[in-house]
Amino acid sequence: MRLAELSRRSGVATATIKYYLREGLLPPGRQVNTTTAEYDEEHLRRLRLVRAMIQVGGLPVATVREVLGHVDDDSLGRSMRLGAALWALPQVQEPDEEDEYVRTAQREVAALLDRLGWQNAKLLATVSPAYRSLVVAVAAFRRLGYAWGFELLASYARLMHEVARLDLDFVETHPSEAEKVETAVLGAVLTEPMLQALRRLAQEEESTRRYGFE
Amino acid sequence: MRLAELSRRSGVATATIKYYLREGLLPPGRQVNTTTAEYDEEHLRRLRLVRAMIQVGGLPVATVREVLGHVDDDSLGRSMRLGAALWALPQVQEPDEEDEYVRTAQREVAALLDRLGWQNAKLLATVSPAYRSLVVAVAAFRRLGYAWGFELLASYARLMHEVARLDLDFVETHPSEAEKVETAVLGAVLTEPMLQALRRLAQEEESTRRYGFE
DNA sequence: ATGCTTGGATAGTGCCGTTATCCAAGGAGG
DNA sequence: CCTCCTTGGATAACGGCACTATCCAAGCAT
Repeated sequence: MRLAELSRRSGVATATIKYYLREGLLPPGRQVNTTTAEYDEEHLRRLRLVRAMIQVGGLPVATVREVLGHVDDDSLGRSMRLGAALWALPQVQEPDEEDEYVRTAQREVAALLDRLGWQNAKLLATVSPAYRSLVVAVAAFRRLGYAWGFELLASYARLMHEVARLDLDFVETHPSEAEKVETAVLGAVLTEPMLQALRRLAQEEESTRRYGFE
Repeated sequence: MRLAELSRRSGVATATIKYYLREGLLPPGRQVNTTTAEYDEEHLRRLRLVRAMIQVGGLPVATVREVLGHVDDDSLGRSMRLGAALWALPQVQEPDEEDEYVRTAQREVAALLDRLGWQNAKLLATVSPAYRSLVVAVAAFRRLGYAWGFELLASYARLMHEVARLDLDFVETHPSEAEKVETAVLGAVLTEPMLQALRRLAQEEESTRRYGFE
């Protein structure tokens, strides 16, 4: 399959595919001669994956490259590869340690992990981007003067733990080792907008149940 | 309070504040004379809200303007105002009705709403952006060849319904009517990254519980 | 009066994802 | 063999977005 066909079957413009090749999101095709390169089904699959991450998941190109780099890294074992790929995701803004709201949020999150008994997460706290994201989000809330109780945060966390269990159960149903990492990453990226949509729908449903349509 | 002070107290550069004023994210100050405008605490609060939506929530400026327009729209009742504001959020890409995956996803989502008994959501389906987002996300998954079972989707939906109940409970604890709309919108925007972070943390916790650190 | 500050208008910057333009080298048809 | 079309690769251009810097005239303080 040549570039033109890859473009036709994927619905992505040739110029864009060339761009992805340049950016290293797509491995180069098998060079037949100076002016011809041959692509296969694996390229098509990878291209669709890239598009999904960018369009549906909204990830920037640089992040996609990084994530795929981890997914393809054969020097790591599966669980490390998965962890590395997931950690590349979040596009974190570093929390400002000077900010008093940030420091308060850090204490609050630490207390939360204790309460929930998430011992492993606590060990990972200093390095995990998810931990930092959480701190930033909590701090933003506090900065705006919203003081929801600790219990609310814990309730959200418990629900998301349920979600995470579903996530991992699903990954386990996938037989191939190679696919598992990809599945997990894709799951993390694509299910986020899905969960968000489900939440909004549920809000609409619950809101009309409580207050009607007026 | 003048522009310079507003900038100092919010940590936002004056040039940026001017930009927000121009874009209509911030109401103009009280014009004292040709070269002086006076801002108050309400401006500061609004500015912080805008910043949180943009920085933490990651919303584009145009969306923020639209959302705030609905929040401020006195011609609507509370619940309509809230609904309008929430519907302005999602930055939806329209699903392509021609695409077979999209049509399959539509049937699947409809079946899901039936199964869950979300009758109200079903009525809103044709107009709700959340519904369309969900269809797009499900279609993207199917297009990549992932065929998770219907039950998994339903489980996620039930969990997000729990989340939505927490969301609305929290809004109800807020006394002021005026604040309720703002709280709900802010909640929708700011808790999204928070939930996302909680989910990733939970994944890390659950993953190390199941597979250890290797 | 004079020098500094203010708000407003306008233009410029940097980044990012994408797309258009060129070009030389093949390959296909006569 | 010659011509014409297509190919892939390099490079430049584009459009959108969130800011940011520059000017400017009008006030205020000293």
